Amino acid sequence: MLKITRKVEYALIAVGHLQQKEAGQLATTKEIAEQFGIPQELLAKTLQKLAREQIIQAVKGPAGGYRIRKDLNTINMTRFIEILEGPVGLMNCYFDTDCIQLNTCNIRTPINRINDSIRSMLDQMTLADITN
Amino acid sequence: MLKITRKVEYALIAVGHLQQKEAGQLATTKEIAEQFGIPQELLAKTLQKLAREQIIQAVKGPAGGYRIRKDLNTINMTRFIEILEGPVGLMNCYFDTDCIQLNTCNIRTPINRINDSIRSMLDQMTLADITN
DNA sequence: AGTAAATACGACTAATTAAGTCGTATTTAC
DNA sequence: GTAAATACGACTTAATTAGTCGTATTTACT
Repeated sequence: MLKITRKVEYALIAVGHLQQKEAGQLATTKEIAEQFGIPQELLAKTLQKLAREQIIQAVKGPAGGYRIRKDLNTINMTRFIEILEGPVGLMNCYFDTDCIQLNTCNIRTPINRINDSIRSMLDQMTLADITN
Repeated sequence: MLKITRKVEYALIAVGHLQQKEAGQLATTKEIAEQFGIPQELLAKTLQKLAREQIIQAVKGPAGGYRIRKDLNTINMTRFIEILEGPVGLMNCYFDTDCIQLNTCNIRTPINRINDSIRSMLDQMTLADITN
């Protein structure tokens, strides 16, 4: 419970690695996967998502790879996690409105308060904070 | 991701319900399960855990049930969640020390910082805050 | 032009975790 | 003695997460 998934974990490791590179230098999926011992295919799909969202830049072809695209200070953790995993919320009713128990549920409001606390914490935390 | 489980959800609902009762009054699993539309057996096991940890008090036999035992202000959410789900941590390496990637892992420290933030947030939140 | 090495991506399978059920025992008011 | 409650481990099912595979596309290099 309250765990982040491997996708996020791998993505953070990869971004941290990309950040170590000289400006403009590329790193390949293979390189990262081998260095950190993570499954290449899974990492690949993860990086593809980040590329689609313009967090990193993909270069195709041999001698291709990825590099950091945006200032990591501008990307907060809520955004980052939601790119990879979808909505961040303690319970689905934070997003869904079709819970059958809505009427009788006596804990919705307080749960939402916790949620907001966690989200705002993640909002204030940037990728740069994590990977530095 | 970052979800709490049904067990915790049901437990919160139940505690909230117990709190509504007049001091000393009992509520049965059946009553709570029916009122909130949750599976009785699952709720039962959940309440049993809370009873074992002295959060609530169980009374056996017909006309039995549960009542609140402790001042809800004295029970924080970290404790409550960990009674029901075990350790709260974003990643297992917060608790386990046998991760193969420990040496190469470049994100352990920052992840632990996030963890600590979440834990301390949950530490400062009591059951009374939630169920009131 | 051909090849090889990289990204892109959907479909599939496996593994893990969460959710729910069942059977049986124990306690106790009536 | 019976019925209604808690106690609890074992089991099954469902859902989610993790990982794999096949195939397409791009492009540097020869």
